[in-house]
Amino acid sequence: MTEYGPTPGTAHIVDDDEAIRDALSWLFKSRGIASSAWPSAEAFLADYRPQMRGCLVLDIRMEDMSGPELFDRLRSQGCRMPVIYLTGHGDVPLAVQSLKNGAFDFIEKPCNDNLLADRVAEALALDAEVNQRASQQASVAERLASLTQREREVMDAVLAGKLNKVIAGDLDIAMRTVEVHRARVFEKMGVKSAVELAKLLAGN
Amino acid sequence: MTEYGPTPGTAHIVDDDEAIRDALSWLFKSRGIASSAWPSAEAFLADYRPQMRGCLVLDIRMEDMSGPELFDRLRSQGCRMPVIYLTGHGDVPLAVQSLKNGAFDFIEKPCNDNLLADRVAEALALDAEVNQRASQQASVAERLASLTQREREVMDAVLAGKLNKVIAGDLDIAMRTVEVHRARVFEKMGVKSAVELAKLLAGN
DNA sequence: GGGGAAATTGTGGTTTTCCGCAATACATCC
DNA sequence: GGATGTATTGCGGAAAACCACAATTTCCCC
Repeated sequence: MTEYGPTPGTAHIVDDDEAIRDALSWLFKSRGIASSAWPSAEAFLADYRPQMRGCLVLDIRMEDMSGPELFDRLRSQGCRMPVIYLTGHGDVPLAVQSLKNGAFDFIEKPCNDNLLADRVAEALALDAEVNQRASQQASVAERLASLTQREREVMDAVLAGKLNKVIAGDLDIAMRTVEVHRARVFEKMGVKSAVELAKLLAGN
Repeated sequence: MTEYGPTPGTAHIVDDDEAIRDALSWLFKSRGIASSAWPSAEAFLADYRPQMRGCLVLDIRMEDMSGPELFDRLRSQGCRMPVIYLTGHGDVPLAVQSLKNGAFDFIEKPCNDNLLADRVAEALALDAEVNQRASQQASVAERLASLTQREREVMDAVLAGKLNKVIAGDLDIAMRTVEVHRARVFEKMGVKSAVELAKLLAGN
């Protein structure tokens, strides 16, 4: 029943209690949610790949590396998957701290099966959304990185609403040169106008 | 020591225990934080005004109306002030639910004075920021509301990057008319170009 | 030395944007 | 009826943006 790999939309279960892992796998499967399971934080970390998509269902207390420690390690590796803590030993400060650290939810065991499955489904949807947005932003960043310094200077001036002749004066170059850079910026950024460019960079 | 009114940056203490209110007032005062205190949720609600600025330091358990109930009431009245719950009777589900409902923090009594004062200071800073942003957005919304229907249609097309002659064709009007509406939109929105307009509406 | 990229510039022409000035038509309000 | 606001349109002229075609210079790499 264990699935492995960069499978989109997978609930990754990390718990040292095998009975819990099995029960959760079964629950998720009954809800049409793909899942994979790991017996320890170290095991998950060893297999972690940045392309993994989905969410984490994390126990708090585990031998050696704890849930929050794994969370911190993953975050420092750039992992943005939503994390749901599932624990039988929570207290208020720990719950509050976990949520303020960015956990998606903090649920005490035993818990309502439907509630948990619902929250996992929501976490998966959030991951899909975050991933899509990150993908777009990476594409924009890549195009921005392809600009030469001069092109970038002209782009900034264009985005500040300046006329070509003003930009030319500011940069001490010919207006024709401004036009050339401007056209190159639009081409590289894949837009047709300054408005489109402004909107693209606003993350719209 | 109680201060009252739409004073920017005030910590509003709501607790039915007078000793707590006094202690908190004293603590905040020693940290240069203005505060005001109310003995009940109802008392605060009766005095609430939308112009109030600052944050709330809320007890959870109070006679009649509870902290979370006050929270819900304030939110439904559009109040965006950050809320810090201060409680001696918290449990994990309550803490988690409160934070997921948008509370700024959830702190158990007794607590560290410095930590609480720090969090209140942070909450006040957040409120100032949120308030400033809301103010700007209200100004933009007001200007948007001043546009006639035709002006709005032309604005949407301009923001879509269309040429005046294309807009004219789409709306079945003369190009000169498009120019007139376009100029009116820029004037009402206080911008000089389509780029500025795009940026203004992106919330930049 | 040759090739490629980046920066720069000019010429001439086209398209698009901008706007003063003027006018008409319609609806609403006092 | 008069005033006001909105929508519309035309004319003529100016400014700004856009670009094909062409060219030169500099720097870096093989």
